[in-house]
Amino acid sequence: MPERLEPGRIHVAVDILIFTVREGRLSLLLARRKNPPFRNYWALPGRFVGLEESAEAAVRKLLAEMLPVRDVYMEQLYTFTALNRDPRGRTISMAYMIILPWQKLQAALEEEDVQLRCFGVNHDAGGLYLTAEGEEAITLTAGDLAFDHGEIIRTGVTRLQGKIDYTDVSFRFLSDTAAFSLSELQTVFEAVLDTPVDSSNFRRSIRGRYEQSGRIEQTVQAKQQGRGRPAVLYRLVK
Amino acid sequence: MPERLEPGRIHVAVDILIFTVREGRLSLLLARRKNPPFRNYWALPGRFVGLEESAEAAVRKLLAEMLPVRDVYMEQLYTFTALNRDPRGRTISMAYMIILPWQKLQAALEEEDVQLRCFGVNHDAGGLYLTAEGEEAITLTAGDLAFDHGEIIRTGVTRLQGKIDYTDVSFRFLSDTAAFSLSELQTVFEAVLDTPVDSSNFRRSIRGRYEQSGRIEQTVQAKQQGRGRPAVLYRLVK
DNA sequence: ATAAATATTGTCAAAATGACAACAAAGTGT
DNA sequence: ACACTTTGTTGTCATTTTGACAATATTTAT
Repeated sequence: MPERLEPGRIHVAVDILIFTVREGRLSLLLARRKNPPFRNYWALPGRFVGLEESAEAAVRKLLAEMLPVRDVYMEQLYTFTALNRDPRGRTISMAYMIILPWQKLQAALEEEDVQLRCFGVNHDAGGLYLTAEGEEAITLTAGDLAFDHGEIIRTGVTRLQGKIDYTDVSFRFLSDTAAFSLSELQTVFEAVLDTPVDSSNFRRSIRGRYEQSGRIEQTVQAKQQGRGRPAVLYRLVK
Repeated sequence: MPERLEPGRIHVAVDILIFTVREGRLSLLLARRKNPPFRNYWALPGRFVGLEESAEAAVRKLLAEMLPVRDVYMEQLYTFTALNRDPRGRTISMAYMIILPWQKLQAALEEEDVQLRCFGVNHDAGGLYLTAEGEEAITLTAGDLAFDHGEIIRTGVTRLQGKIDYTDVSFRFLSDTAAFSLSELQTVFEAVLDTPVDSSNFRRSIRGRYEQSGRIEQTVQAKQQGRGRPAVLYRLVK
């Protein structure tokens, strides 16, 4: 990747937000940049879009190069086109959101270099910031990240929160959609919204919305290892 | 605009959906293409993005060249990147939605060539189609429109319907946000959703959502020309 | 004056929501 | 064994929201 891009034309890139829920916290995968500009900064994984591929295909390739995963949820987030967002030259970036169960992501990460890390998304009065063990906290408004990736992440987190309770994205965080408990699903909601949820009301609303219509149903097995009472397992239909 | 674009690079364009509500029907501005490809087809107004302008700036320029309007609502819809969407070469299109009160749009159109027309958005079992007086109906799925503009329009209408009742976009259709009646606002909702709305429940919800919080308030004047009882006028605050 | 048109308010049962209490089934520790 | 903790699950109940519709108000048209 050259330090200076071909002048006189607009370059088109994709950047991806890989979301997961890890230990009850919404988290995001960042890559440490090996090359200038922003060398050694944390950044969203990205890639230029080839002449013979759609943006979705570019995202799939980028993903395939990074992690051995398949069948992932993918959604176009927003296209960022500010003039000076890339010091190398004129570049626009199409941001895509990807959701992976932590189990899958973790397994995939172990086979890789340590240039990738999963950061927890934290909320406080000042806004969002990202943390990981042994790393300094990353502010999203203060140029801690490469390019305009702080803005992209803020946009993504807001979108995710906005749509979690009227779409099916929450299920994409589950490691096994054929056997999950409502508590696990509740953990996803609590992590994404960063707020506690009343179990009773939560299961009422989920069952009303999904069980009635047959989108989820109880499985025969109901066992589970752990401390407390075993949970009834559900599966996502179709 | 050349028939063949410079090869070896991706071209970036913006296409705009100018929505309005006209005579109680959601409507959309289309332009008849003067040049190939798709010569004489109806299409969304579009423009290539210059090297020194953001996508928003390109949209504003396109709009300024077409219509003498200012201070319009603008929202990025989606970026379309399919490989063969433009026969001239590799082009991606960033679609933007724009909302204009019919009064403004109509005034602006009268000063223009007849290459621009406002089409009504109609819903039936087969999906969406567009109509205008003296024009054949335009299907959105059957290649009646240039490029992939049918798909873009479907995406836009769906998005607009999806967000009308939890955002403020409905107000953007009003010709005068300093003096409008709740009936006028209701007409906007009915047009966008293409379904009748109960007046009583409608005003209860609008007033609960906006009057309580001070976003709208009654104006002193309450007169109105017309047949029936004059409506109380509201104004959007700030 | 009457009718038609439009705007506005009121009512009321049904449904959804939020805040809790209570109960159930497992493991842990003494 | 027993009490205790942890996790899952169901129940309750007052409040709020919603949907359907009736009733009233104020204007123009005939």
